[in-house]
Amino acid sequence: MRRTKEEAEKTRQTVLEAALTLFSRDGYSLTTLSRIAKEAGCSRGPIYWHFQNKDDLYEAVLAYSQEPLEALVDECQSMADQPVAAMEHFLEQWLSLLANDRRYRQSFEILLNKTELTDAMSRTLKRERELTRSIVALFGELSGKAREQGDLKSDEQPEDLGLLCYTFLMGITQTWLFAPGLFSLEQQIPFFQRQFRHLLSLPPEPAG
Amino acid sequence: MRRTKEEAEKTRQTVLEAALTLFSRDGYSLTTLSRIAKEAGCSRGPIYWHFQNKDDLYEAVLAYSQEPLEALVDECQSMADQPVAAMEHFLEQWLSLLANDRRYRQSFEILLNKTELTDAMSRTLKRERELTRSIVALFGELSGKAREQGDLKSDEQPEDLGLLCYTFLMGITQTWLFAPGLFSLEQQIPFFQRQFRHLLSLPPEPAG
DNA sequence: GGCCTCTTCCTTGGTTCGACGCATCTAAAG
DNA sequence: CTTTAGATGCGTCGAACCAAGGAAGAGGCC
Repeated sequence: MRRTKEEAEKTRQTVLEAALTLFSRDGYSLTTLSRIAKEAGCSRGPIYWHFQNKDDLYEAVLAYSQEPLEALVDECQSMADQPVAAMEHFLEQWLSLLANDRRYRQSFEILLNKTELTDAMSRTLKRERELTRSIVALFGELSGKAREQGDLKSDEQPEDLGLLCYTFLMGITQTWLFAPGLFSLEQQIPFFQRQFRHLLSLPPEPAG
Repeated sequence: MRRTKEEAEKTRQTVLEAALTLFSRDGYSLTTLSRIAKEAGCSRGPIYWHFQNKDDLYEAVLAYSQEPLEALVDECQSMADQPVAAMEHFLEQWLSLLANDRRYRQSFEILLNKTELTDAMSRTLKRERELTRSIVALFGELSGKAREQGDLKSDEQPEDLGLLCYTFLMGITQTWLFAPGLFSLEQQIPFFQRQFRHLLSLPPEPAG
C-alpha cells in the first residue's frame, strides 16, 4: 500500500538506522537484507526501492553516520583564526562524540572493524580517504597558523604535524574500539588532551 | 596420492601463504577455499585435511603472520634492563617491519582492513586483545623503569604511558594501511621516532 | 467537488548462484 | 595391509536480486 511522501521518507530513515545498527554490530557480510528489513519492520521491497543494492545502502549508511564528523570538520575550519582553540576543540569533540554519540561511534565501528576494504567498495574508500586527507590538511593549516601566532613551538613541518595529529586521534579510536575493555575512554580523555598539547608543545591547559 | 611427511608440511605452508595472500588482498568473506586452493596449486581437499574449516584456517594464518611481531615483543621483554633502548628498538622495528616485511604488513592488513570482527571469531579476537594487552603492559613496565633510571621525565602513570605508546603506533599503522598514498612511511620513520621521544620526554636522538 | 488515472511505495514468491563442508574415492608411504 | 595425503562431486543452504502484483495517495478532467 502506498504511503504518503513523509511516510516513505520515514521508512527510508528507518532502514538506514536499522542497517547502521546491524552493520556496526554484525559486520557487512553477515548482515542480510532480510534482517535489515526485519529490524526496520518492513520487507526487503522498500530497501530495493530506496537503494539500488546492498553496496549502495552501505554507502548511504556511512554517509549518514558520518554527518557529525563532517559537521565537526566544517566547524573547526571556520575557527581558523583561533588555531589552537580549533585544534583543542576538534580533539575534545572527537573523543567526546566517540564516547557518547552512538551514531558517531557506529560510523567508526563499521569502518574500522566491520568492513572488508575490497576493490568492490572503491567508491566508499575514495570518499573516506578524501575525508582523511581533509582532516590532515586541516590540522596542518591550523598548526602552521598556531606557529605564526607563536603558540606552537615545534620545529617540524606543519603538514607533518597535521599527519601526526590525525594518527594520534586514530590510534586512540582504533585501540578503544578494538578493545573497549582495555581502558575507559571517558576517564582518559583529559590524559589524552594533556598528551596532545605536549605533543604539539602547546602551553598547558588553562586552569578551570 | 600420498606424499611424504615433509611434502605434506610443505603443502600446509603453501596453503597458509596462499591464504595469507588472498585474505590480505581480497578480505576474508570474498576469499573462497577454491581460490586459496588454486593459489596454492592444489585442490580443496588438502585444506580440509590440514584445517578444520575456514575459520580454523583464518586463525592459523593470523598466528603465522604475527610471528615476527611476537618475536619482537619477546625480544624487547628481554631488554628490560635497558628500558629506553627497548622502547626505541620496538618503535623502530615495528615501523621498519611494517614498511619492509611483507608478512608483518599483511598481518595488520588482514586484521585492520580485511576482517569483520564478529562474534563468530571471538577466539581470534580474544587472542588479539591479549596481544594488545601484553604490548601495552610491556611499554608500561619499560616506562616505569625508564623513569626510575631518570631517563624519562613525564609525570604520568606508567600504565597510561604504555597505552599512549601503543595508540601512537597503532595510529600510524592504521592510517598508513588505510591510505598508503597519504604519506611515505619509510621517509617519515625518523619523524615519528623524534615525536615518540618527544611524547615521552626522552632525551633527543644521540647523534650518529 | 467527485471520478479516473497514473504514479509511487511496498509485499511476496521465485530464480539464480556460489560457498562451505562432507563423503567417497585414489594411491602411495610406512 | 593400514594409514595418511589429497582429489572430486554433490547436498544443502542462504544470499542477492528480480518480477509481478496490489493498494492507496496525488493530481487532472469534467
